[in-house]
Amino acid sequence: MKNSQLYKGSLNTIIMKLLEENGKMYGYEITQKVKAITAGELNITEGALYPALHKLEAEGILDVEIEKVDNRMRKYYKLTEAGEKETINRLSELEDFIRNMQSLVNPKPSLEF
Amino acid sequence: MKNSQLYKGSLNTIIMKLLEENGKMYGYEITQKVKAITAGELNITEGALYPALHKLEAEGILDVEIEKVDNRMRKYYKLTEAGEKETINRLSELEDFIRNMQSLVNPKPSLEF
DNA sequence: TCTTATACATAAAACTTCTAGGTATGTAAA
DNA sequence: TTTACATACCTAGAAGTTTTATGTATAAGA
Repeated sequence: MKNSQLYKGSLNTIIMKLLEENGKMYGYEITQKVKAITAGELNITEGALYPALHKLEAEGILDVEIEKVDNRMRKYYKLTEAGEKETINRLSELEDFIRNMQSLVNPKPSLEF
Repeated sequence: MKNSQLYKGSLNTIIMKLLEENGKMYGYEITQKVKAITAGELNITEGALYPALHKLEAEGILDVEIEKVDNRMRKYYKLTEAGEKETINRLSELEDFIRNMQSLVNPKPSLEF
Protein backbone atom coordinates (compact mmCIF):
# COMPACT_ATOMS: atom_id res chain seq x y z
CA MET A 1 0.00 0.00 0.00
CA LYS A 2 0.84 3.62 0.22
CA ASN A 3 2.10 3.15 3.73
CA SER A 4 4.94 5.57 4.31
CA GLN A 5 8.30 4.40 5.61
CA LEU A 6 7.39 5.84 8.97
CA TYR A 7 5.31 2.83 9.95
CA LYS A 8 8.35 0.58 9.82
CA GLY A 9 9.12 -0.65 13.28
CA SER A 10 5.69 0.09 14.68
CA LEU A 11 3.92 -3.12 13.70
CA ASN A 12 4.67 -5.05 16.89
CA THR A 13 3.52 -2.18 19.06
CA ILE A 14 0.30 -1.87 17.06
CA ILE A 15 -0.45 -5.57 17.39
CA MET A 16 0.24 -5.61 21.11
CA LYS A 17 -1.84 -2.53 21.79
CA LEU A 18 -4.82 -3.92 19.88
CA LEU A 19 -4.62 -7.20 21.76
CA GLU A 20 -4.35 -5.41 25.08
CA GLU A 21 -7.51 -3.57 24.23
CA ASN A 22 -9.56 -6.32 22.67
CA GLY A 23 -8.49 -9.38 24.60
CA LYS A 24 -8.10 -11.69 21.66
CA MET A 25 -8.01 -11.18 17.92
CA TYR A 26 -7.16 -13.15 14.80
CA GLY A 27 -4.89 -12.02 12.02
CA TYR A 28 -7.40 -10.96 9.45
CA GLU A 29 -9.35 -9.13 12.11
CA ILE A 30 -6.25 -7.12 13.01
CA THR A 31 -5.74 -5.97 9.43
CA GLN A 32 -9.37 -4.86 9.17
CA LYS A 33 -9.32 -3.13 12.54
CA VAL A 34 -6.24 -1.12 11.68
CA LYS A 35 -7.70 -0.14 8.33
CA ALA A 36 -10.87 1.05 10.07
CA ILE A 37 -9.12 2.97 12.83
CA THR A 38 -6.84 4.80 10.42
CA ALA A 39 -9.62 5.44 7.88
CA GLY A 40 -7.87 3.29 5.30
CA GLU A 41 -4.55 5.06 5.59
CA LEU A 42 -2.65 2.12 7.03
CA ASN A 43 -2.94 -1.32 5.52
CA ILE A 44 -1.00 -4.06 7.21
CA THR A 45 0.09 -6.60 4.64
CA GLU A 46 -0.17 -10.30 5.36
CA GLY A 47 3.46 -10.77 4.46
CA ALA A 48 4.32 -8.53 7.39
CA LEU A 49 1.59 -9.53 9.80
CA TYR A 50 1.84 -13.31 9.93
CA PRO A 51 5.61 -13.48 10.38
CA ALA A 52 5.29 -10.84 13.09
CA LEU A 53 2.59 -12.81 14.94
CA HIS A 54 4.66 -15.98 14.74
CA LYS A 55 7.68 -14.19 16.08
CA LEU A 56 5.78 -12.65 18.99
CA GLU A 57 4.42 -16.10 19.78
CA ALA A 58 7.92 -17.61 19.69
CA GLU A 59 9.08 -14.88 22.07
CA GLY A 60 6.36 -15.74 24.55
CA ILE A 61 4.53 -12.46 24.10
CA LEU A 62 1.46 -14.08 22.54
CA ASP A 63 -0.57 -17.26 23.00
CA VAL A 64 -2.58 -18.92 20.24
CA GLU A 65 -5.91 -20.65 20.29
CA ILE A 66 -7.37 -22.20 17.16
CA GLU A 67 -11.08 -22.08 16.45
CA LYS A 68 -13.18 -23.12 13.52
CA VAL A 69 -15.88 -20.62 12.54
CA ASP A 70 -18.14 -21.18 9.52
CA ASN A 71 -15.86 -23.99 8.46
CA ARG A 72 -12.94 -21.56 8.28
CA MET A 73 -9.92 -21.66 10.54
CA ARG A 74 -9.19 -18.79 12.86
CA LYS A 75 -6.11 -18.43 15.02
CA TYR A 76 -6.89 -16.21 17.94
CA TYR A 77 -3.95 -14.48 19.56
CA LYS A 78 -3.85 -12.99 23.03
CA LEU A 79 -1.17 -11.48 25.25
CA THR A 80 0.58 -13.70 27.76
CA GLU A 81 1.39 -12.30 31.19
CA ALA A 82 4.88 -11.45 29.99
CA GLY A 83 3.28 -9.92 26.93
CA GLU A 84 1.13 -7.63 29.02
CA LYS A 85 4.15 -6.36 30.89
CA GLU A 86 6.07 -5.84 27.68
CA THR A 87 3.13 -4.00 26.16
CA ILE A 88 3.32 -1.42 28.92
CA ASN A 89 6.96 -0.80 28.01
CA ARG A 90 6.23 -0.58 24.32
CA LEU A 91 3.46 1.93 24.80
CA SER A 92 5.69 4.03 26.96
CA GLU A 93 8.34 3.92 24.23
CA LEU A 94 5.70 4.94 21.72
CA GLU A 95 4.75 7.96 23.80
CA ASP A 96 8.39 8.99 24.06
CA PHE A 97 8.81 8.50 20.34
CA ILE A 98 5.79 10.62 19.47
CA ARG A 99 6.89 13.32 21.88
CA ASN A 100 10.39 13.36 20.41
CA MET A 101 9.15 13.48 16.85
CA GLN A 102 6.90 16.37 17.74
CA SER A 103 9.84 18.21 19.31
CA LEU A 104 11.77 17.76 16.09
CA VAL A 105 8.96 18.89 13.85
CA ASN A 106 7.63 21.61 16.05
CA PRO A 107 10.58 22.94 18.03
CA LYS A 108 9.87 25.20 20.96
CA PRO A 109 10.76 28.79 20.10
CA SER A 110 13.39 30.24 22.36
CA LEU A 111 11.92 32.50 25.02
CA GLU A 112 13.03 35.87 23.76
CA PHE A 113 11.13 39.12 23.45
CA MET B 1 21.95 3.09 21.36
CA LYS B 2 18.74 2.37 23.16
CA ASN B 3 16.76 3.72 20.24
CA SER B 4 13.54 1.78 20.01
CA GLN B 5 12.48 0.14 16.78
CA LEU B 6 9.98 2.91 16.28
CA TYR B 7 12.56 5.33 14.92
CA LYS B 8 13.22 3.07 11.96
CA GLY B 9 12.00 4.76 8.84
CA SER B 10 11.99 8.25 10.30
CA LEU B 11 15.63 9.17 9.69
CA ASN B 12 15.13 10.81 6.30
CA THR B 13 12.25 12.89 7.55
CA ILE B 14 14.29 14.04 10.55
CA ILE B 15 17.23 15.05 8.38
CA MET B 16 15.05 16.93 5.93
CA LYS B 17 13.14 18.77 8.63
CA LEU B 18 16.33 19.90 10.35
CA LEU B 19 17.75 21.17 7.09
CA GLU B 20 14.54 22.99 6.26
CA GLU B 21 14.81 24.72 9.59
CA ASN B 22 18.50 25.45 9.76
CA GLY B 23 19.37 26.10 6.14
CA LYS B 24 22.54 24.04 6.08
CA MET B 25 24.08 21.52 8.43
CA TYR B 26 26.88 18.98 8.42
CA GLY B 27 26.61 15.36 9.50
CA TYR B 28 28.13 15.56 12.91
CA GLU B 29 26.06 18.65 13.65
CA ILE B 30 22.89 16.74 12.84
CA THR B 31 23.70 13.97 15.30
CA GLN B 32 24.37 16.50 18.05
CA LYS B 33 21.28 18.53 17.30
CA VAL B 34 19.03 15.48 17.45
CA LYS B 35 20.60 14.38 20.70
CA ALA B 36 20.00 17.83 22.17
CA ILE B 37 16.42 18.16 20.98
CA THR B 38 15.44 14.74 22.29
CA ALA B 39 17.31 15.17 25.56
CA GLY B 40 19.64 12.31 24.70
CA GLU B 41 16.87 9.87 23.92
CA LEU B 42 17.64 9.55 20.24
CA ASN B 43 21.14 9.01 18.98
CA ILE B 44 21.60 8.81 15.26
CA THR B 45 24.49 6.51 14.50
CA GLU B 46 27.03 7.40 11.86
CA GLY B 47 26.48 4.10 10.12
CA ALA B 48 22.91 5.16 9.50
CA LEU B 49 23.44 8.87 8.95
CA TYR B 50 26.13 8.99 6.29
CA PRO B 51 24.59 6.45 3.96
CA ALA B 52 21.26 8.27 4.34
CA LEU B 53 22.85 11.63 3.46
CA HIS B 54 24.58 10.15 0.44
CA LYS B 55 21.35 8.61 -0.76
CA LEU B 56 19.38 11.82 -0.37
CA GLU B 57 22.09 13.60 -2.31
CA ALA B 58 21.96 11.00 -5.08
CA GLU B 59 18.20 11.46 -5.25
CA GLY B 60 18.58 15.19 -5.74
CA ILE B 61 17.04 16.08 -2.40
CA LEU B 62 20.25 17.50 -0.98
CA ASP B 63 23.20 19.53 -2.20
CA VAL B 64 26.68 19.40 -0.70
CA GLU B 65 29.25 22.07 -0.10
CA ILE B 66 32.62 21.23 1.40
CA GLU B 67 34.30 23.59 3.81
CA LYS B 68 37.43 23.37 5.87
CA VAL B 69 37.06 24.65 9.42
CA ASP B 70 39.93 24.48 11.91
CA ASN B 71 41.76 22.24 9.49
CA ARG B 72 38.91 19.72 9.63
CA MET B 73 36.62 18.85 6.73
CA ARG B 74 32.98 19.62 6.92
CA LYS B 75 30.37 18.65 4.35
CA TYR B 76 27.47 21.00 4.58
CA TYR B 77 24.17 19.71 3.26
CA LYS B 78 21.18 21.80 2.27
CA LEU B 79 17.86 21.09 0.59
CA THR B 80 17.57 21.53 -3.15
CA GLU B 81 14.39 23.04 -4.57
CA ALA B 82 13.04 19.56 -5.20
CA GLY B 83 14.10 18.68 -1.67
CA GLU B 84 12.08 21.52 -0.22
CA LYS B 85 8.96 20.35 -2.01
CA GLU B 86 9.55 16.78 -0.94
CA THR B 87 10.06 17.92 2.65
CA ILE B 88 6.57 19.37 2.70
CA ASN B 89 5.19 15.98 1.67
CA ARG B 90 7.25 14.14 4.25
CA LEU B 91 6.14 16.38 7.05
CA SER B 92 2.55 15.93 6.03
CA GLU B 93 3.08 12.15 6.09
CA LEU B 94 4.62 12.47 9.53
CA GLU B 95 1.60 14.34 10.82
CA ASP B 96 -0.70 11.66 9.41
CA PHE B 97 1.47 8.99 10.95
CA ILE B 98 1.45 10.58 14.37
CA ARG B 99 -2.28 11.13 14.20
CA ASN B 100 -2.87 7.52 13.20
CA MET B 101 -0.63 6.15 15.92
CA GLN B 102 -2.44 8.25 18.47
CA SER B 103 -5.77 6.92 17.23
CA LEU B 104 -4.48 3.40 17.70
CA VAL B 105 -3.08 4.01 21.15
CA ASN B 106 -5.79 6.27 22.39
CA PRO B 107 -8.96 5.24 20.59
CA LYS B 108 -11.93 7.54 20.79
CA PRO B 109 -14.61 6.10 23.07
CA SER B 110 -17.89 5.52 21.28
CA LEU B 111 -20.40 8.25 21.94
CA GLU B 112 -22.82 6.43 24.20
CA PHE B 113 -24.47 7.54 27.41
C1' DT C 1 50.59 10.17 26.36
C1' DC C 2 46.22 8.82 26.45
C1' DT C 3 41.53 9.93 26.08
C1' DT C 4 37.80 12.47 24.34
C1' DA C 5 35.68 15.26 20.90
C1' DT C 6 35.29 16.40 16.22
C1' DA C 7 34.49 14.78 11.41
C1' DC C 8 34.30 11.90 7.73
C1' DA C 9 33.55 6.94 5.75
C1' DT C 10 32.25 1.92 4.63
C1' DA C 11 31.38 -3.26 4.71
C1' DA C 12 28.98 -7.08 6.62
C1' DA C 13 25.33 -8.66 9.37
C1' DA C 14 20.80 -8.21 11.20
C1' DC C 15 16.31 -7.14 10.85
C1' DT C 16 11.72 -5.81 8.98
C1' DT C 17 8.72 -5.29 5.42
C1' DC C 18 7.11 -5.85 0.61
C1' DT C 19 6.11 -8.45 -3.34
C1' DA C 20 4.35 -12.17 -5.14
C1' DG C 21 2.99 -16.12 -4.90
C1' DG C 22 0.04 -20.36 -2.72
C1' DT C 23 -4.21 -22.96 -0.41
C1' DA C 24 -9.08 -23.07 0.84
C1' DT C 25 -14.13 -21.84 1.94
C1' DG C 26 -18.42 -18.96 1.32
C1' DT C 27 -21.25 -15.68 -1.12
C1' DA C 28 -22.92 -12.73 -4.73
C1' DA C 29 -23.10 -11.38 -9.36
C1' DA C 30 -22.97 -12.14 -14.35
C1' DT D 1 -21.77 -21.93 -13.74
C1' DT D 2 -18.15 -19.52 -13.75
C1' DT D 3 -16.26 -15.40 -12.15
C1' DA D 4 -15.19 -12.26 -8.70
C1' DC D 5 -14.71 -10.84 -4.12
C1' DA D 6 -14.31 -11.43 0.82
C1' DT D 7 -12.59 -14.26 4.40
C1' DA D 8 -8.56 -16.73 6.43
C1' DC D 9 -4.35 -18.79 6.70
C1' DC D 10 0.75 -19.26 4.96
C1' DT D 11 5.77 -18.61 3.06
C1' DA D 12 10.04 -17.60 0.13
C1' DG D 13 12.85 -14.28 -1.93
C1' DA D 14 13.87 -9.53 -2.73
C1' DA D 15 14.34 -5.02 -1.15
C1' DG D 16 15.33 -1.77 2.04
C1' DT D 17 17.14 0.40 6.37
C1' DT D 18 19.78 0.31 10.40
C1' DT D 19 23.33 -1.68 13.54
C1' DT D 20 27.72 -3.22 14.51
C1' DA D 21 32.24 -2.86 13.91
C1' DT D 22 35.65 -0.93 11.87
C1' DG D 23 38.95 2.71 9.72
C1' DT D 24 41.17 7.45 8.96
C1' DA D 25 42.53 12.04 10.74
C1' DT D 26 42.91 16.49 13.56
C1' DA D 27 42.52 19.16 18.00
C1' DA D 28 42.14 19.73 22.81
C1' DG D 29 42.62 18.50 27.47
C1' DA D 30 44.09 15.63 31.47
